[in-house]
Amino acid sequence: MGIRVVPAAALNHASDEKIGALTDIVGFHIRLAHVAVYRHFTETFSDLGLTQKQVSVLWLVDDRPGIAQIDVGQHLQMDRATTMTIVNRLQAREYIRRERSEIDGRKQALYLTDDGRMALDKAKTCISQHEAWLKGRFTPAEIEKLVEMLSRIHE
Amino acid sequence: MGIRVVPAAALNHASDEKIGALTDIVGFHIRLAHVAVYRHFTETFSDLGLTQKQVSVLWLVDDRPGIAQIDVGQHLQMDRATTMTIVNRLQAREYIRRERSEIDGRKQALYLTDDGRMALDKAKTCISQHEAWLKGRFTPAEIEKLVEMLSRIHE
DNA sequence: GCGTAATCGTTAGTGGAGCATACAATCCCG
DNA sequence: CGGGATTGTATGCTCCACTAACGATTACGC
Repeated sequence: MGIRVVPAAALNHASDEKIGALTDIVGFHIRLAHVAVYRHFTETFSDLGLTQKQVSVLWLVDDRPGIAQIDVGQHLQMDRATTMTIVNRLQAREYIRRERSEIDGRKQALYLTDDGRMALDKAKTCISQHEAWLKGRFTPAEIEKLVEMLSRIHE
Repeated sequence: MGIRVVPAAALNHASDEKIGALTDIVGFHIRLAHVAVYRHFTETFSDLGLTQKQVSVLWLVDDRPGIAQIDVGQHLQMDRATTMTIVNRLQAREYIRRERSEIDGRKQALYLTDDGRMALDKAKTCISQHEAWLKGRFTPAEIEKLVEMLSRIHE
């Protein structure tokens, strides 16, 4: 995330040759794919009123009850402030409960409420539909390859 | 992925359709990859002060001078209102010029200013570095496959 | 132990982006 | 010519990401 050695190829590319079409840019396709997925997601979830991030947080807290906010952020690639706003929203809807950690007084331990668990259950069935829509484009082998390649990007 | 201390909850949502870990969700990986790319992008572009969207619009307008806003939005998967705000920002910085289309009075024809063209040139060299950072993870064949699969999602 | 550094949560502010709605101008077609 | 569709615009809302600061707590070095 900090300084990075730029391969010579990139410098050559930048100096002599013009970059071709916008569609040659890998990052461009990732963004478009994300937008398409995001759009379909919000359609599927229009009645639940939950976003990708919010569901991810619910899911994670359900998996690891008592997880601290900082760890939620780390798993979902968010900073502390962003995690705060999302947890705030979920707490306002009484899907999540905050408790001061007994082990480490700096941390908040997060737990799902019963409402939160019900919302997550509904969300998971919606996600099934959403994933089916997405996976329908690929063979199982392709899905595996895609996930593996995407993982290489986000480490 | 760690210890699961909630077999009860797990049994609950196992009832309809069994969804495993969050990391099994393809959409989840797409979002994480997008966040990682977005983050690196903004770092690379911190001094230029341009976002992905803004560069995409500049690029597109340069490729097709006189393009209408509605067509920009269509190519980049944005609605009219969103396109507006981005073009507004670029116009405020005098990177883009609006002209009423002579062919269709409803449309605005968009053109790059000289400043806009210089900014785009700078942006393209930055993108070279950014793409090198991204492509460094893959073989050429993998890149081709990745782009093809992502296109299946957003096309 | 004690003081300093690091960590975590919190608050406040900034900015980009997406969406819905409403309205005016313009075009197209019957 | 007139009604419906298209395009740009304005307004307002939500969400997400980041920064900077602060207090509380913990961890570390001596």
